[in-house]
Amino acid sequence: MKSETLIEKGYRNLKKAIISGEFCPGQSLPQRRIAERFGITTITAREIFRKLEHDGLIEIEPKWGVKICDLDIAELEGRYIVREALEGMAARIVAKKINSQKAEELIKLASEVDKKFESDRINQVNLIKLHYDLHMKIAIESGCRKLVENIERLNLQYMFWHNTVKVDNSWHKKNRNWHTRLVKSIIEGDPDKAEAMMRKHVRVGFKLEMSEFNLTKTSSPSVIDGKLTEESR
Amino acid sequence: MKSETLIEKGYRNLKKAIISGEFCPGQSLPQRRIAERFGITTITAREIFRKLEHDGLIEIEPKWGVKICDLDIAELEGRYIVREALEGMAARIVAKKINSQKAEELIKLASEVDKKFESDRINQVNLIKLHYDLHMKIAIESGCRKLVENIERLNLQYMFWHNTVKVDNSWHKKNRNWHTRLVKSIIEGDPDKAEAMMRKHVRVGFKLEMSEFNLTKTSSPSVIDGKLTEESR
DNA sequence: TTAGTTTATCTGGTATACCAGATATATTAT
DNA sequence: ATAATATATCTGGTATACCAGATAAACTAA
Repeated sequence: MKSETLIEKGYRNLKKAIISGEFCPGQSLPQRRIAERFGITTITAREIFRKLEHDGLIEIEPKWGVKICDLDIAELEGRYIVREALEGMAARIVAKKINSQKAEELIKLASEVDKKFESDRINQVNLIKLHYDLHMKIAIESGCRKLVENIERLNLQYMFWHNTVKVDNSWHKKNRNWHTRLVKSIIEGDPDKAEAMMRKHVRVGFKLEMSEFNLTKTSSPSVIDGKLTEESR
Repeated sequence: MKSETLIEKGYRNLKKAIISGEFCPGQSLPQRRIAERFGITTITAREIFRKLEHDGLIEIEPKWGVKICDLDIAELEGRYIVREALEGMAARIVAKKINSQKAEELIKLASEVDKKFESDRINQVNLIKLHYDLHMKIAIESGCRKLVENIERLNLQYMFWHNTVKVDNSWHKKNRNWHTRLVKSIIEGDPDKAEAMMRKHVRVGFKLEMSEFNLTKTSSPSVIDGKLTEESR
């Protein structure tokens, strides 16, 4: 049981705060302010920033500072393209090595997700977490650590984006049992089909999110340019 | 013309040193020693380490220190799987938007690579650089920044690995005009075929490297466990 | 009043110093 | 000689302090 370093602890906390949507996209994160808030010093904050940059949640510009990622359409699409490639590959690998027990676990999780999407329009947090769990379980079953790491990053970025920009997921209702169908195609054991299905899943998700995005983005801009001028708390 | 920060400069230099094979896989990089060598302080060295960790060239273990990545077969295969997925996706996108001018540039570069592989068995550095340029040009033509970033990282990791573990590329002779054929399949404009070809290119490359790896790895182990005990310079 | 200039106050970047833990070395007791 | 203990010396982690540049505020001169 080794003690956690200040960097790791602060990283956990700030990461959670960012993903949960506490900061606006584009918002500036002065190192002294962050240090003060978490009871650490600037040097510790700087190392935390480096880790969050790796996660694709903030951007560090030398001689300028740190700001929460503010994704334009092109950037967001780029991340979805990477996600499509990697999650597709994960689905392919899982399809090749699936067994009946894992298949059952996946089906169970997928049906939970689909059920939540139909019933629960209030508690978005639980739903998003469950959806994240499903995608991560598929990734993990691939057995490829690098795939898991990358896919986790991309899904956390999605959660962050979802918590800062969008709020509505009603378009899911048009795709009943979407995730169950996805998982079924994986556990059938045909790698090509599994990969194609996962790719489609990611791609269609992006397009639907986009149409949603265009609506909410214009009605309530949450972007702040330049440095923060007033207190954030 | 803005001045470069010490972190950026040191990052460039240390990155180049690592990729060029100056350090052994598994070798420890004490922050004070690195700081002394580059004429910086430990705090600057630590930030450089964070960036190199992001590049997949070193590993930072809290409370322990930094060491050059020492990839076992499973880890190496994982990176190749990611590379296969991403470069395959890049080839797909390029195939969809290729024009005659870009096609000509790609063919020219590919033929240079193939020619080098046949003729030049002395100057490996130039060859590897040219091979890197080809893969990067394909990635860049995809127009997707995230793909470019990830593919660049993976190819630099490959160069690092190549410069530290392997030395011989003679197996390329068995695949005459390999890269030219790859590029041709891309510029034909069939996305499915382009992606399949690029995937095969990466996958076969990995397997051939592996058989080579097994030979050289056993005959000359270059791994150092634990901390560095004697001077490195 | 307004334009120009100085001054105060932010920001990130970085050197110094010190702490705590781990490891190796020396020393002492048996 | 060997085992146990103490000590010196590594290591990474982190707080403090200060510098330089950029920006904003205030003041002065027209």
